[in-house]
Amino acid sequence: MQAKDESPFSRRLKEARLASGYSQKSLGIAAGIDEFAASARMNQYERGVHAPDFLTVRAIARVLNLPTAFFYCEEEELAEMIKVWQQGRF
Amino acid sequence: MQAKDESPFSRRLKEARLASGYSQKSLGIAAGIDEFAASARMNQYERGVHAPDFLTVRAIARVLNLPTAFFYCEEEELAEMIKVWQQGRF
DNA sequence: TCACTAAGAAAGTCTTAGCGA
DNA sequence: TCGCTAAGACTTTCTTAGTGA
Repeated sequence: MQAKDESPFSRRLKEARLASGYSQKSLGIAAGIDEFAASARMNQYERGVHAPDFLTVRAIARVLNLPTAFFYCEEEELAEMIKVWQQGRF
Repeated sequence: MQAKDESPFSRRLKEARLASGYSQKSLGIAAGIDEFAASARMNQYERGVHAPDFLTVRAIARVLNLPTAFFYCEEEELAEMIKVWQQGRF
């Protein structure tokens, strides 16, 4: 199956993962995905081959300390604003 | 099938739809869904029975003049900020 | 170890055809 | 017309088992 990439999710995931230093597999495991499936699933997400359900997005978002909304943000300016908003919380 | 409602999507959709004055069916049609399927699908989305793919979310978001990120926002404060940000655009 | 992929198994959504208010 | 639903058809994701760098 080839990438559809209709959504900002894959691009936002890659951006946030690279900033965090996680590998695809280790991020998946940290988000609670089975260790034998983590590499394939995270790669499929990051390449836009498949889209995860919301519970998975939430788990990834929590590991990366970002709001779930960030991953569905089409506008760069808004994405930046969401990141800044998150950094001002605790 | 019963509601899972793991995501903020259904709640955000209902909030935005009611504010707009659309019925479930008419919003679906305005977003490009087939007229015979629009009522069932929009109701399933709004009740959290099923989750739409991103292209459908984007189409709904455009009809309601909201960023796609709004529909995946868990935090009330951030949701409000996103609405305000959208209103300040054109 | 890393990113990545094919393909069958599994789980999801969509359409149709209705319901009662 | 409105919100809503069951269930089979259909389409998607997930798991497994690998590849090459």
